[in-house]
Amino acid sequence: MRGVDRVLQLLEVLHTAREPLRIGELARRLNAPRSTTYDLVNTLLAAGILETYEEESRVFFGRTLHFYASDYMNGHRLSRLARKEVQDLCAGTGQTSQYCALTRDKFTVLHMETGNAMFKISSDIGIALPLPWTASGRLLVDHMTADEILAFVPEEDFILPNGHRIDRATFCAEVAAARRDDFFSTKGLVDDFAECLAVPVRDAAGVAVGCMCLITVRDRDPDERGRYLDQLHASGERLSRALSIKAG
Amino acid sequence: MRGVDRVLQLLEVLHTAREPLRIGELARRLNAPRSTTYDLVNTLLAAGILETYEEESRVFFGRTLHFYASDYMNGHRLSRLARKEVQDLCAGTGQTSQYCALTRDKFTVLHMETGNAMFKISSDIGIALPLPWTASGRLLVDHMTADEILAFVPEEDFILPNGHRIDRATFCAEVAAARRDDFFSTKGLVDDFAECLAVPVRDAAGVAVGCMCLITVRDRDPDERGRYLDQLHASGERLSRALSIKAG
DNA sequence: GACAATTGTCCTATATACTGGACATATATC
DNA sequence: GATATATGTCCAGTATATAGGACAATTGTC
Repeated sequence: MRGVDRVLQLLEVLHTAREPLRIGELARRLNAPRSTTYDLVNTLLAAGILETYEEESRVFFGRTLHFYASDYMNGHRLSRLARKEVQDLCAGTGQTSQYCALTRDKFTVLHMETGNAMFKISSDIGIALPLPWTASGRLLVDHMTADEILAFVPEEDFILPNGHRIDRATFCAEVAAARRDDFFSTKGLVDDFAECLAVPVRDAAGVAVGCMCLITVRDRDPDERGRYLDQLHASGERLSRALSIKAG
Repeated sequence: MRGVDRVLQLLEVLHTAREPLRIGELARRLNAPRSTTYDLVNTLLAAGILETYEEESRVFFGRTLHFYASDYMNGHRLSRLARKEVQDLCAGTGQTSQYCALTRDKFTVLHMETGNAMFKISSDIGIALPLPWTASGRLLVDHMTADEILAFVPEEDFILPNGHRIDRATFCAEVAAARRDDFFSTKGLVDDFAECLAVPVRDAAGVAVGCMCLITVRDRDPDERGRYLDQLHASGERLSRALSIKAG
């Protein structure tokens, strides 16, 4: 197999593991010969793409990736604006705020600012989650027909972490509601005591390229929830406008 | 040439360019065959390591790198602590604050928070600069002997952006002073009107693994400068202590 | 202290990834 | 509209990168 593909696999394995791995373990998870793995890892270490951790015995992502990601943020206008909106929304509400988007057929958090409230964070930046698990998941596919949605979302993704299965027709109806309201919220999906509020960021064609989310405690005082919602909508609309200006 | 090495070169070329490039231009700068370049770029695009920019005609860093860098920050304790110190120092002083370290034989900024003052930022995250251009550059080599320093710093790095050449003996004397004072400052090196204050972050062996820096206007009110310095030193010492605890 | 499992390095043969060129389109220049 | 330059795709031969195993050194376990 090609070295480049092996490297890309290797990085994905580390991302999924979310912690430093020993090289032997890496080779096992990659189904790659140990000699090849050593060769590639040493090349990546020399480039700073990987670094050794914990007494040199394990490897994980390195400083060079931090540099490249900084370039990405400088060059990618929407991502930069979204990060600022997430920071401002968190500062304005004190609640955990996120910007999310599709990665292939999954939901991923791109930016997150953690608020005062102490939730167990179930989603981390870049971790792929099934679309039906999240409020944003409804908005992110709301440009598709019901058939397209069911073809797009893998069968097994309709099963929640708790084992309960979401009905496919129900999901499609929720997507339609999300499109109608430019908004969707879920209670107790990520966390029993959390409500997740999501609004879309739409491109000039009206497709939701991302979502602004706010995570707060369930059954909060309606006035306060209303204020949060206003700020959230304003945030999403600013980003949608910025996106259209760029396109137009 | 090996695909993996080509990919690493390709990423470095984009990092140096600091803007999206056309594929043809990429191939030229890499001295790589166009067919190979197309192949690699398409592979990297599919993986999200690269993305297309500006009407699909150019490529630059992609979202996946942002994810991996987020993993790096989660896993790398010192980098995470340093980022927080930079944020706090900037918040506490209102001045541009940085955490810097060696990358091979060059100076690089790892974290930066821009203050109120409007300097033209000459250094960006991950951009390699000659050590003699910076205050931190003195501290980062202060565990070396004069001979080691002169062997370590490339000849041409002693020439400043304005063309003036720094005397090598003077530089070594400045390094010695930096070691003695646990501090170094430069005036007008990056910017005519800026003073750069730097303190070391030392590991258990006393080697400066990084520097906290504060960039401020020259000839500032001595009291204010003194307050900045106190905060800067406190920051550096907290990081040094955190590093020793980890090691010890 | 013997045993087992892992780490890191080195080697050779062969499958294959890379090169270099040709080609059709597209885009810019005069 | 003719010329020049760039883009994106495809192909076949060969240089070479990868697989796979052997080896010594290290580490952990009972």
